[in-house]
Amino acid sequence: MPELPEVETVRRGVEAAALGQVIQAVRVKRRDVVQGRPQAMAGHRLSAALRHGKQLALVTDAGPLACVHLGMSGSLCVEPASTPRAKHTHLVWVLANGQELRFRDPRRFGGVACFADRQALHKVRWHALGPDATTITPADLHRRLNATRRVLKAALLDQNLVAGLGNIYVDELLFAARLSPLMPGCAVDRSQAKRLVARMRPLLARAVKAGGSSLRDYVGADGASGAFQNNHQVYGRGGLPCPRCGQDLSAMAIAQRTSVWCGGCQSVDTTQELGD
DNA sequence: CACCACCCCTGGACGC
DNA sequence: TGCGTCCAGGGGTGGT
Repeated sequence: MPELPEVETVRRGVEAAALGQVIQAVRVKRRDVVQGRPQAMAGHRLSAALRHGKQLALVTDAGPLACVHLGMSGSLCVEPASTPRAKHTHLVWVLANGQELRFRDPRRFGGVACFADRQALHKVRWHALGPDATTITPADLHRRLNATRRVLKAALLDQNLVAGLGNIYVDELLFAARLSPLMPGCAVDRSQAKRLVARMRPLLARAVKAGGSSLRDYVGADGASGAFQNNHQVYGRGGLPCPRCGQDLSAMAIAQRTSVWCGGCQSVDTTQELGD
């Protein structure tokens, strides 16, 4: 389940393995996961791999680019052209060095959208996204949360409010910041917003450093698994003891997502006295 | 306008 | 071992 750290891991992998390569050809295996004309990238050099939130843009020096959504089960791999293509490989960029950049997505929740240039990408696709979770400021997060009455969990999952967080990292973040997923966004005060940002940055940085969280089928561009799932404090641990206070962790669906938190140390009462 | 439920899809886990 | 069932969830859409 690629969230920001997983997408960043993939971005770095693509950058290391394919940046500077000329795209000889583009092969579309499944038309319905692709918007626009990826063939426009053929003949051009891959000049940048950009990320905003969970979205990845593969940009050529001539302008044409592909914006990749990994969705739930999507992956990008750079492999020798001689390696048999894995099942559910929907789009292939054939590189001049004998390698192929391959987009695979069994569940097809992801997809690839192609644009003529970065301006079109921003205008059509990235303009509505909130600030990236790695760079959002406490003041901006506070302002954005205060504009919604939705519960905090739902607000933080909204990519238009802040881009990059998914179910795993929202639960981990709320645990680290000792905030209840059920409190209204508009009830988050300035110091709590500051604490969210202060916890979010190192959380995401540590996850990127570990290569992301590998659950089920997520892998980086080099095919390697991440290791951050071993550092999850609450995600997937409903009913088990809280690593901080030992109380059984609560689990219930919030905003259609399984949510796990500690009712003991993630409440308004316990956060009052933290003061950071 | 804000928000929420539903739906898309496949593979892995689990029970029998 | 094999088969059926359930569950995971990002993000778009349509309904309230």
